[in-house]
Amino acid sequence: MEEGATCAIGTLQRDVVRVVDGVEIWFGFSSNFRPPDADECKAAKKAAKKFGESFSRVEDGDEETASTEGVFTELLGFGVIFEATGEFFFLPHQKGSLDLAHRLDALISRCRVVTYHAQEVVQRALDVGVSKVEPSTANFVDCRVDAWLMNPDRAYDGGISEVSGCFEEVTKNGDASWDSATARLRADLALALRYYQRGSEIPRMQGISFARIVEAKIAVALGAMQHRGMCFDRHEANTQRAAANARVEELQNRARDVIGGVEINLSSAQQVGDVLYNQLKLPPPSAHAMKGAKSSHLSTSVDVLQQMKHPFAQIVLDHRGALKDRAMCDGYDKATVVNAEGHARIHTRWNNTSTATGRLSSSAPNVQQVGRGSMRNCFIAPPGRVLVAADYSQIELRVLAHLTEDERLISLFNEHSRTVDVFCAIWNAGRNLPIETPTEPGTRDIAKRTAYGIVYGQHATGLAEKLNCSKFEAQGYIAAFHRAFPRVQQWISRVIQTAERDGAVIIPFSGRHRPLPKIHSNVFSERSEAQRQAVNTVIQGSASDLIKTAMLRWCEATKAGEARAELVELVAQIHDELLFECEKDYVQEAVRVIRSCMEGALCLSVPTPVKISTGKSWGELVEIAIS
DNA sequence: ACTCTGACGCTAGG
DNA sequence: CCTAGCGTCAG
Repeated sequence: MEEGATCAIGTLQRDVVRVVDGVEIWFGFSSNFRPPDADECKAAKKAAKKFGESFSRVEDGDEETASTEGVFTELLGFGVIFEATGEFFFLPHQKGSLDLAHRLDALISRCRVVTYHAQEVVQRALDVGVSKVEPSTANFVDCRVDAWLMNPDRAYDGGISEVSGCFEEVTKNGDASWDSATARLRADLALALRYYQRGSEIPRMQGISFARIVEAKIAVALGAMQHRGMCFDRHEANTQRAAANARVEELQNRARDVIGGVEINLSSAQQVGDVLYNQLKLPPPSAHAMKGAKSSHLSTSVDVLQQMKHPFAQIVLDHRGALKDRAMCDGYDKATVVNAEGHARIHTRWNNTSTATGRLSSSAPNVQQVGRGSMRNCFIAPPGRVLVAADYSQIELRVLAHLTEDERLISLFNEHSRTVDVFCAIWNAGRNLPIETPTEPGTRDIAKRTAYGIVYGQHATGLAEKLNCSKFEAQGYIAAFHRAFPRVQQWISRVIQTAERDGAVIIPFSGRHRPLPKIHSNVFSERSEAQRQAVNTVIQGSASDLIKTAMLRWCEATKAGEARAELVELVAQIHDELLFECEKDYVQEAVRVIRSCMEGALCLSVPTPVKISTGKSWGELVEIAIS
């Protein structure tokens, strides 16, 4: 192929349901570049159930042991269309053959690659043996990213769904033929190429062109993360699952005893509410237990149940926790893949087009919401390595300080944050006390919640709910914050004004924008929602720009040899935290590079320090001293 | 009797 | 405010 040529690349895969005994059931082809999500897994299982006897035989067996081993996708090959000739090629994937890897490597390193899911192309390419794909050298154009940049609120569409929509029909009928599958892939790629050639409306939109480049690079980095996955301790997960299961049963029994022998479904908010409010006649502990006008039932959420201080309420809470733990263990364990070295790994999907603010999200399974408790012990480093976590501290507040240019907030982070607790300092500042004044217990939490409430655009009512105090008190806290940091309020008004003027907000660092048409709504609630979104989007979006920049700096640093890619690898991003897998003896050196990439990511008027901790598992990380 | 769907409730993360 | 995911329940 010509140097600098343009081609569209996509994958073709087969969705398979595997049941025990190694029986596999073919379910359908897909050309949409990704493993199935939870819904698709469900659908696949249903299809499989209808399909074969072998499946139902297993289903009839003991539920505990004879569950399906999950749905997975098998890569069949890659489709390629060259822009110049319009020719379509299918490059089949044969295990053990390096031919495909060489071809892909050549395409990716020499061509401009048009696709509509860069992560998946990169992930599969690496899976198949391409040695590396680097954000700074790979030249990807991702239609999905482009569509998202234009309208981040709409779940990705971009026109491709016209095609994949038809495709769903085919798989549903369960009779997809090879010919129709390749034809579909070809159509997908041709469509992507047409979008590319038309150039969409993107180049004409101010400021977006920079974000396009950044996001395309991020997508490549995410592909590498997906390929790598995270090491998972299945044994630990099984132990925890068993423990959670025992807890569920025990709590069910206790619940029955407490409410006089009646069997109820503890995970039904309806039935729980009935017992609490009608049978036990407990009064709703506070005003907001009355819930929204929509629901006829009273709330049974954590804060309400906690305040009741009734044994049954506590049982319900514990039961919910145990159920959640059990479901989590199941979910993560099912998502596990055992690799060639015999390590169980989880290859999450890193979505770069599913939030309106610019954050990433993670799914199938979601590793960004693993509980802070024991579940994190299941995420481990492989032998000889440790996990290294690098956390920004109070990143959104620092971004707020930078954006608002509030002198006092800035000086708090510049001069005091190393010596005093930031939230205590905020509390003191609101009361005109010296920064170092010792604070009453509980006030730190109030200051923290107030500060984050402001970041979220929360009003007194919402804050009062969170703090479980009166609206009047909440108003006082908010007022104190604004008195101490007057530029914050001014900045908020400015953001809302420009949003009203433009019908959209712009995130200053990347230039990404978010249209907010409802800012002009005649309905008060819609208008104020849009105002809150305007404020929050700029802050949350800026924070996500910061960590994305850090991630790309990390990729650059490893490419430049500042850190050795074979000794330390980025495995996860949790909004303000990067998680690495690192060779034991290499931690000190790696940490230096990590720190410099993250702390120097963007030039703010306040420092953005990172906290580093390491450990054998994600659940037992210990902070390491600054060297 | 069974299956699917969409709305809602709750909780995990930030 | 931004998410993903599990669960119930009515139609």
